[in-house]
Amino acid sequence: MDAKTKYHCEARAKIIKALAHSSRIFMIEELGKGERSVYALTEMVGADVSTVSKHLSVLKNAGLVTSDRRGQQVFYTLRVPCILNFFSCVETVLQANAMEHNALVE
Amino acid sequence: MDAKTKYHCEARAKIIKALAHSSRIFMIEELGKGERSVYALTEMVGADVSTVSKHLSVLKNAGLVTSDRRGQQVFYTLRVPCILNFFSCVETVLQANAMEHNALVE
DNA sequence: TGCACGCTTGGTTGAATAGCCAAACATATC
DNA sequence: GATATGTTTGGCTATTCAACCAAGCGTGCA
Repeated sequence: MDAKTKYHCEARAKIIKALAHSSRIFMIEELGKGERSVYALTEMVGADVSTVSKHLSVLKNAGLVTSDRRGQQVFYTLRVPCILNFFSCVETVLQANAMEHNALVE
Repeated sequence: MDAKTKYHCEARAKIIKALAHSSRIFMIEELGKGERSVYALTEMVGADVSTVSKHLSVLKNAGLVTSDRRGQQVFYTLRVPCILNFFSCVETVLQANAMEHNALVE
């Protein structure tokens, strides 16, 4: 693995790390439906506002969402919809795992 | 977020976490070209064999690769090729980030 | 049987991450 | 200006994760 490849893999890892949390996955999917305020997401996720805010900043730093302040509220938007396609691939993995598990049990 | 949704997001997070490391990303891509032995991957990654072996077990536990022992060697194979499509989406994000960065610098 | 090779597992250490609370900040309204 | 609402940031603790070394296991061969 040469230096260029390594750098490239690290750049990709940063983005994937930003996705690697259940709350953030939920938020990404929710934002896929349209923009949401921090307050709205906090209600849905059911964690402390500060926690949700930090999750959002992780997503923002990775370039996955953008934010837009309007009045007192800050609205977040999904910037890269193709992420949603990826989730369907993850779904494939989950189903394959479930099938294998059943096969082993039988 | 109800219990079912939460469980589902956690299941997806487990899989995405397994992808969230530069060495594992590299290995996934390499395995996309065909099966590889642990030794071959170790050479390419340039880390300790034990480290690479542990990375591979993470991928295997997530259901992303399968292993097959033939003689002294263990060959790993990518089980879910759609993962590779996802990397192209990540590429999109990286390019978008780079463009934005350039725009800010200019 | 003993040894070499390829791989995995256990153990330890240091770094990164997630969660909450408290405090600060931004905006709107009175 | 004072206060309320919405959001972010700092600080702390507990947990998770990655890397290496050392030891163990599985297979093939002398």
